[in-house]
Amino acid sequence: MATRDQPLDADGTRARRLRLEDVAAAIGMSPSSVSLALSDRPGPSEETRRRVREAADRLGYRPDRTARLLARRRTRLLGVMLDIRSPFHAELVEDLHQASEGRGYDLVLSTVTAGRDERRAVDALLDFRCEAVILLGPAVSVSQLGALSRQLPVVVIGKQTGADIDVVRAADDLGVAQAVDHLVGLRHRDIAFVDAGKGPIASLRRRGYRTAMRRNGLTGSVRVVPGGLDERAGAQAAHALLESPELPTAVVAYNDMCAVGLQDAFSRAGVGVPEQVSIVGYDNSTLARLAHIDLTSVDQDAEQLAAHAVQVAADRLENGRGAAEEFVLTPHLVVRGSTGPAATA
Amino acid sequence: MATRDQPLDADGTRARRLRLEDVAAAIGMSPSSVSLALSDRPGPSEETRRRVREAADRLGYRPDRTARLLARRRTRLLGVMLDIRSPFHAELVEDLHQASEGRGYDLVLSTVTAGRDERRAVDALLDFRCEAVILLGPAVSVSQLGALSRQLPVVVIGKQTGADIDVVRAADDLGVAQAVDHLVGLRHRDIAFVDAGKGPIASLRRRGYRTAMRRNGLTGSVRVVPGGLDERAGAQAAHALLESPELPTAVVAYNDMCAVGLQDAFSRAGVGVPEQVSIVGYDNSTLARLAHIDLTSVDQDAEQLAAHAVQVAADRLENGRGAAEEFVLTPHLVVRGSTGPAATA
DNA sequence: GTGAAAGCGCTAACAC
DNA sequence: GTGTTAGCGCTTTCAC
Repeated sequence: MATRDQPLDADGTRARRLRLEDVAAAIGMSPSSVSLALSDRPGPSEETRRRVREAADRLGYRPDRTARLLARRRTRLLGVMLDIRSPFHAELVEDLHQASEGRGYDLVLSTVTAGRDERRAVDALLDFRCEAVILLGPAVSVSQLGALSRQLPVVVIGKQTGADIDVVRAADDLGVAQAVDHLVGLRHRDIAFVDAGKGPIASLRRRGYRTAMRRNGLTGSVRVVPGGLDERAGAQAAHALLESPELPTAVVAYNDMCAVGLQDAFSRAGVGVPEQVSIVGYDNSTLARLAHIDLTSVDQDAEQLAAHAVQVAADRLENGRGAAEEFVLTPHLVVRGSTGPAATA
Repeated sequence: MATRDQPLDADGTRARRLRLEDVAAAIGMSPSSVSLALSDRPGPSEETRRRVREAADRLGYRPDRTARLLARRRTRLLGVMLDIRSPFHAELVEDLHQASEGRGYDLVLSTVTAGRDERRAVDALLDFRCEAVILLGPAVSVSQLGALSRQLPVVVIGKQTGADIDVVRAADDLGVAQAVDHLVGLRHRDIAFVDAGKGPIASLRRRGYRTAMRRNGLTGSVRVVPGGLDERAGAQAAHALLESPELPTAVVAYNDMCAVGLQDAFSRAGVGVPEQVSIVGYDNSTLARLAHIDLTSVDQDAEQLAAHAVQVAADRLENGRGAAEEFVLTPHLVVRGSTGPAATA
């Protein structure tokens, strides 16, 4: 917080904001010299710099970003569109802050909510004169993405887009494969997968499951159960499994919510987790980390995703256009208490 | 998304941004007339307005907010400091968007994270030239709050501050009282409260519990168990209760996380919820709403908190200063499956 | 090494 | 009803 007191005028109104000119006047220099000194650019002597810094500090001067942006060609602002309800996005934003800071960019956040669709969220970013936008798991159409990317660099985090746009995402198929391999290592053979329909992410995860099962010589045990994104769907899948002729010894769920639903439904049915059934989630969300849920889960490595996204955006800004690229990072499994050795039948 | 294609120049670089002047030139008017027409202010004739709008649309003109803000006295920007990891803050932000839109203000979001303390978050808001800031559950010192409020109107949502600053919060004591009354209505008499130390919020909730118990003639059954903010703390409290001579028939927890910890520890110990022990949480967070958690919880009414906060900020901005006020809203209980009739001993 | 002057794109008085 | 002019606070040539 600007700890320096900004005194009120005698009449109780707030004092006028300090301008560059005021700082300059205070040390008998011209605004241009002060400007150069404050932005650490060549010109002013060491002695001048020192005096400028001292005066600016003493007076509590804060440059007016609005004016600065208007005068400069660049705003060094990166727009981030997110869903503020998503814990995963929250994590990404944290890491984006860190990454952008390192490269000298500031972030502007704009969230999608019930009454505020992606279009409006992005428009807000554009209004702030962001130089590039980073979209977290956008749902917009390919054509809209294309139109947007004609205005400024666009980086999508989290999913393939189908548009000619930079993408940074985790290899979901490999993530699921790690889950399967982990379970196989625990001597599980009867491993089911709880699905979430036909989205691009779901397809990728399902494919990863099938491939990993085949690679482990378990093609005969492949079992894909319809599920969904939330715990209700997970609970339904659990009931379907409970009613099937034979319970699998392990289940890989589409995501953590779904896994929690499974976990709960099994517990209520008296099926021990992980004693009778091991469960793996996906996202390594805060939910998975709750001590009493304690879910083994696949982590997408938000930190790396964020770092890459900023890197790509900055590169586009600094080195110009080029063919769109896709960066696919390898996720890693976080083992917790929901998985254990297969019950020796 | 600005659907209009912003064509690239022949050399592949992006086209220069359109200025007000370009729109004016297109219809042979002066920039000032166009400016007035676009901001819907008196002056231009109806016919002129129409032509201006048409031309602006056709050309895909977007006013440069940076320049606008510099020229105008006002930015109409409200800064919001939040913790992006908090589901409650997420809800507030949604509602703040809605409320501010209604009053013609835009929001700038700035989150506190591990590597970004409150000071930096607020500084970022100041840099954007917000006219007022709304702080969600800030932890800053009274003196810092005071210094900040000398620069611009400050509204705090969620807790008393001790500083001379506008506060909008829920009546935590009444919230807990509702929980107790609900339990009493279910014939519970032995109702414990799981605490969270000495913060201002914790004190208020604890006091609400004590008062409500007394009012219901249950002073003799008052039992305050040390707990905390997370589910680990809740689990510990549960173990303490399990080891006590007699288990209460109901427990009011400091918050939802804590309640979930209790819930889980009881389940694991074979104590049925709500058959043997009813549990009430606080916050009505998404966690409480999960079907398998299904926690009765106190809702702080984020929508009203948000609406009030924006109202207060706008009033300060539009009608000037005055004595700081505290708005205390009444929360309400959301009954779910974690509470039921007291077991008839 | 430093200062003067011309903008950045917009709004707001004031003149017509 | 419309145009002209002068800034908003900063950066940035370009002289000195």
